[in-house]
Amino acid sequence: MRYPAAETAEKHDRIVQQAARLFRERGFSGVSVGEIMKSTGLTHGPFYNHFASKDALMAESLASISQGALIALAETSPDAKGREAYVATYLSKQHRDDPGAGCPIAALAPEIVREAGIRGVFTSHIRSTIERLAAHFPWSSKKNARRDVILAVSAMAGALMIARAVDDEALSIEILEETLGALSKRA
Amino acid sequence: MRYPAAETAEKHDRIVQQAARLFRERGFSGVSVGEIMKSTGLTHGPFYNHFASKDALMAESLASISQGALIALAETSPDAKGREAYVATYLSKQHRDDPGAGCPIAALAPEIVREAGIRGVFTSHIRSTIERLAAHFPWSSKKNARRDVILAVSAMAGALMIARAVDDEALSIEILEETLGALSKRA
DNA sequence: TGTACATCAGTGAACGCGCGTTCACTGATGTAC
DNA sequence: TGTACATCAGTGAACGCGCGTTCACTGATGTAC
Repeated sequence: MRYPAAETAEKHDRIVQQAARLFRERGFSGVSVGEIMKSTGLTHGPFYNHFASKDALMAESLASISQGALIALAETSPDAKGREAYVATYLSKQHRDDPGAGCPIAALAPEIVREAGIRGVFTSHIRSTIERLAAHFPWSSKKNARRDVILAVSAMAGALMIARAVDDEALSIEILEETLGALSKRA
Repeated sequence: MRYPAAETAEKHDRIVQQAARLFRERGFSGVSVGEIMKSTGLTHGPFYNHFASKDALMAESLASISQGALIALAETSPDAKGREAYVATYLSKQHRDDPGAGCPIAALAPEIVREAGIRGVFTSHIRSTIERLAAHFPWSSKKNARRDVILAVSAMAGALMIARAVDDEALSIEILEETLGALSKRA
């Protein structure tokens, strides 16, 4: 049956949000269309009333994640203290233990290599993240800002990914804390 | 029919090597047992004469990759020049374009988070890599060696992963080169 | 050293399962008049 | 403003497909005597 237009738009959005969480938790190929629909309280059938394919949903949910991350960045204090807090939050135990609400780079990058349809969205996310980080926070010098940012982004994403995969709590915490320490001392 | 024992052992090894390459190229879940067997010239049936399950092969191939990486490290010159070359090789275009022969961290870590059976093998790899890098090369100071190494490993794995996922050749190269530059200037 | 037989890696069909996607159908909503 | 009807998000069964794994069977190898 037909539903009110507002309700339909809200459902579309709910599918995107659920997908954004599930994809980051278990990877694109680790989550089925049926499971995403179930998590929004619907059956799998109407999925194709909202999206052309699973690939299209992947692209849309990644774009939504990127937008959220850039807004969060814009809301932090644009000084050395804000930068410090930004990195510390990224390398926190909470972020490590909640990938579904966290950074898409650490959670999805290796899978994105093989998904031609969403590499463009990911590339925009990386480009925007580097540009805005370089402009938003103070770095060692204007000339070196981009290099400083690229090192920080690489190290943060790498450390978070390794800290999640490792089986030993002490080693996992050490990787997060030492990366934070090294990036702080450096800047 | 029965085959010579030497041939059997050699086939077992070939399956592990092919799996190690394919898993890094396309992820654990992106490669089927049948495909691995086909790449060694066999049908999929005898797979279970060699391995208890796909999980068991994943663990064995990851262990084999780890061993190879540690041997390669041991063979580099144990001085500042050797360290420079080690990082430059890791962050090279060749490494970026040949994941099948490259670092398992950048290629597989996010998937390993969800594969309970191989997190132990991965953890050993990380622990050994950190320890041996700290002992093998000179770092800013004995006290800071572990921190320096953890930053370097995190940044290298992160940069390689991002450089592979990104759709834009200039940006990809910039990420590799600036990470290399930042890590070199720092040490 | 020769012979008889147990071993076991191979073949290839088959299994149950979950996947992405399609489809005929339903019925309240929104719109043309 | 009221009425008739086209729209379209929903349902749930069904599709073809590839997956990991199992199995009955084959026949040269390796071994016990």
